[in-house]
Amino acid sequence: MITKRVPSETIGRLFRYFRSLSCLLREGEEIVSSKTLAEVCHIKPATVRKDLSYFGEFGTRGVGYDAASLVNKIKKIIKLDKQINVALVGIGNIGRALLKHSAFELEGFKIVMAFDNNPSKIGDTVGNVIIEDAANIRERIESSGIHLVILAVPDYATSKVAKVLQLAGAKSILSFSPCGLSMPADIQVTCIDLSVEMARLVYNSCVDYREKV
Amino acid sequence: MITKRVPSETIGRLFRYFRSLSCLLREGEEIVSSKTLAEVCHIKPATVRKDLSYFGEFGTRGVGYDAASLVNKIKKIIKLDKQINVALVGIGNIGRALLKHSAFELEGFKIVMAFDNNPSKIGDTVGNVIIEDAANIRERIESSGIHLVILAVPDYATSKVAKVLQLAGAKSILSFSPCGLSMPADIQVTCIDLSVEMARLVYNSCVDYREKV
DNA sequence: CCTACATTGTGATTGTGTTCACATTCACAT
DNA sequence: ATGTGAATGTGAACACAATCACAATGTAGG
Repeated sequence: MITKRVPSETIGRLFRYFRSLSCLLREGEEIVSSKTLAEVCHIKPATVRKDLSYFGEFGTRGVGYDAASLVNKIKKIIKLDKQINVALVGIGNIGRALLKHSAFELEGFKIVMAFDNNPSKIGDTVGNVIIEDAANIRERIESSGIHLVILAVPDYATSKVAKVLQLAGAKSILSFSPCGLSMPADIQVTCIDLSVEMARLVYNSCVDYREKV
Repeated sequence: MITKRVPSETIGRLFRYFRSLSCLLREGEEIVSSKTLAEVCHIKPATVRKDLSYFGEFGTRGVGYDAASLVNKIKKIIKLDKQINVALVGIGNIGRALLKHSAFELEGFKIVMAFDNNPSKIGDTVGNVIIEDAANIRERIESSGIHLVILAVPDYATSKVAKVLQLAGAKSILSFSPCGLSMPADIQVTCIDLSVEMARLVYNSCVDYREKV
């Protein structure tokens, strides 16, 4: 087994396949072709097949894919066959929004801990979790089986919290602050930077009178 | 002037340069080199130079870039020299978080309208804007100079709202729902899909024992 | 069993973005 | 005015991702 490199984009799409397949299953589809799946996801059939081919041969030529078994295979591949335990740091507006966003749980992600350093918030229950004191982050995360930490604290606090998370042995961080975190290579960091996305949109909508050559 | 294609990633980085430069300026730096800027942004100097080179020659060889003038040039390029007017649809948890996130304004984005269809919310003031009836989206957006619409409504409602926005002539949409929107080519759409990002992080942190060849 | 047809799986190709490496240019000291 | 050092700007090379196009392989029907 040669484990050729898998494009990182492929993983993102795999999740979207997983989501679409679950939906198709619910609607009673038993067999799906790469064409169908591609249409639902707004991409090309060849991309679907290539993506899946990195992990094996899941289809039947001339027929398509068995939806139920494919969805399970994908689940395994992207490690969503087990619940993913998430810790949330920072119960501001965004943090609260995340805690109340029940859809995550349906997709395999469960926020099992939440932290804030504001005494007036500690002890409160939001969604289904009790807000704990941020001072305990390290010991709490070290012990429990947390797969992923979401960082939703003010910009100025991110790097300090990130340091603590690193010490606590966190493996992945999803942050909502502009990505100034310089983390060691063995820790995965993704930043959601809305300003960057907005700037891109604005630029494109101004310029996309593209190359009328 | 040949308008060579500019990589879309470049635009995103341009915004980060803008941000970092503003910061360096505040700290009193007057001249920055591609090296400095690259360090701050955690990328390579060559990338910085290449990115800038798509738009002209802004530096002085042997010296570097004049921070103040570069920041202005970038501002113009990414159209942030004027305020960007943003409309927000959906005042749930995320919408509220965005309205209260004052940092956007510092970066040139201003949420000037907000809509919801819940009568109990209409008329309320959140942040600095009054929540309007979603029924008026079309006429309100058609008339005013909105550059960008943020869609923060429940998944099931997105495509319906998107249709309305399209009719209203919106040019760009930033959505928080998994991206099932198929929009005509002349409208820019970006989706923030946290589940996809989380899935990617989890996958990478499991697999990144990469190719120890 | 053989033919017609549908759809997969994939090597080859194209396209796009990043990085290298070096010639060019400027500031400054002598 | 000339040489030295520093940093830019960029064509070329590389790396990675998307797409094509077709051989391989299945089903179904006579």
